[in-house]
Parts: sequence; C-alpha cells; structure tokens
Amino acid sequence: MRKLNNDKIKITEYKDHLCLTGLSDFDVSQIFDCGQCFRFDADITETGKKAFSGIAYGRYIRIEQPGEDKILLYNVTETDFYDIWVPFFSIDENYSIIKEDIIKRFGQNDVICEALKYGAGIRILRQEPWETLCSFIISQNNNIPRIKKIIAKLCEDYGSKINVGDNVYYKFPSPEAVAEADPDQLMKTGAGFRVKYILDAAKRVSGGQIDLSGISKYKTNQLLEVLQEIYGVGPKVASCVALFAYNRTESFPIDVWIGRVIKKYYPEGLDISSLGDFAGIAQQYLFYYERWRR
DNA sequence: GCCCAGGAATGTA
DNA sequence: TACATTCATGGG
Repeated sequence: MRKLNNDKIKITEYKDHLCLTGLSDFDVSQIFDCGQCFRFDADITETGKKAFSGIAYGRYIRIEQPGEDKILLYNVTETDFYDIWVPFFSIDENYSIIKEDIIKRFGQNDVICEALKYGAGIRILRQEPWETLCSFIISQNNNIPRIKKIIAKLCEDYGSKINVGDNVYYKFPSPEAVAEADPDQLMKTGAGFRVKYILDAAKRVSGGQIDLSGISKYKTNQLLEVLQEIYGVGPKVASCVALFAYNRTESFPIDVWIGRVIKKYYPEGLDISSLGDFAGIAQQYLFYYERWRR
C-alpha cells in the first residue's frame, strides 16, 4: 500500500472492500447531502447503516460508514483508491487545519462555530470539471431531487453503461456525446430551458474553445471569467465549478440560502475577501447549517 | 426593473 | 389542501 500524508489514517484491505479508520471530519451522509454532488444515492445496509453508491470518474463505488471512525469502500481497486478516491473524497486534506483557520477568520463567537459543529463531517469533493460544469448549469433555479433526476436521465440517454452485478449504471456522458445530441431529444431529460446552455457548454468543450484541463492552472479570478463565457454560466455556477471541480476552496458561491445567511447573521455585510483560502468551505458549512437545521 | 422559461418536489400556512 | 419556493441566467 502506498502512503497517505496523514499517519493517523489506517487502511486495511479485505477481500471485497477497503476499511479506513482514523479519518476524522468525515461523514458520508453530510458529504452527499450538502448539494455538491448529484450522482450518489443513499440506501440502508442490512445492519441499518446508511450507505451511498454511485459513479464518479467513470467508476462505480459503494461507500458505507458503520461507525463515526469506520469507512468501508466497496468495488475499489488499490490503484483507483489512491489515484481517484483519495483526491475525490479529499482524504488527503487535513480538515482540522481548515476548521482552525475558519474559526480564526470568523471569530470564536461567530455563527460559523455552530455551523462547523453541525456539519462537522462535510468535505468538499474534487469532481470532474465537465460533469460539474454540466451539473451546475442544470442546478440553476432547481431543486436537488429534480436535478438528480435530470442528470440521471442525461446519463442513461447519452452515457455508456457500467454493469455491477445485476445492476446497470451509466457514466456521465462525454461533452462530445452531448454536443452531438438532438436538442429535442435533450428536452426529454427534463432540463427544459437549460438545454440550450448545456449544448453551448458541450460544444465549447468538445470543440476546444474551452480547455477544461488547461484552465486548471489559471488563477481563480481568470478561471471564473473563462467559465462565465459559457452561455448560461453566471457567477453562481462558475464559482460552484471552481469550488467543486478545481479545488478552489476560496471560491464562495452565493445562492439564495447563503443570501439568507448573510442577511440574518451578517446584517452589516460579509467581506468575503477577508475569509481566506477556505472561504468556500466555510460557505458549505453555513449552507448546510441553514438548509438542514430544523 | 420585471417577468418568464419548464417542471415538479418540498416547504409552509 | 392551497400556495409559494426552489443551490440563476439571459432575453424580451
């Protein structure tokens, strides 16, 4: 087994899964319920524990968390674990440092401290740029169940199949496959008025006008600018793509929920430029706190 | 500045 | 049960 940069994490190989212990600040439900990823579905194991399964980077994975400090990864090879799933789940990221920095920036008495406790296991996933771009175009003026439904249909209609046992899954379609799609057929995904945006994005990416790999070296401001050249991509969608696909943890998407958070807890306004390199992660804690706290 | 696209799940009264 | 809102954006 290769080494991780965190000695506390212990990895044990079993016949059909990997077991991780010592990984703190990690809650599978919170990670998949905080609205950053639309391709994973929850189910309940025989032992009554929540599990999630889905597709990322063209691969199927099933992840269970039977205890706070126990993560089980199924359908994973050792190579894929290090090359794909460690970065995908930010397993190599030390969230205690991030949380300390956020508290230092916001202050000990700030509402962020409650939010950090409430969503203690949130992690920002590192997702594929094209899938993230397309997904967040679809997410505009939309709710999570419907976003998931539209994306699932898009994958069924234009993505390639993955067989896992008796189940069939679909990869996220390539930009080429979407670019070649008939607009009327694309309407059948339920994406509605967003179809023209998805098509523009697919054509720009497959045609080479936008190089989603190349722009990863851009400074964040420049990255946001380039993304917003795409028809239907504004500041919100661009900053989500920067945060969730390009690991720009300082990128701070402002949606209706965060708008409410600012109005409610920071009536004097919030100076985002003073929030440091992890402003976007702080945003996720605030979003999750305001969205799901009863 | 305001409304609409296209649609349905979810929240709220 | 009604009724508003929903992880926005661009065009008219």
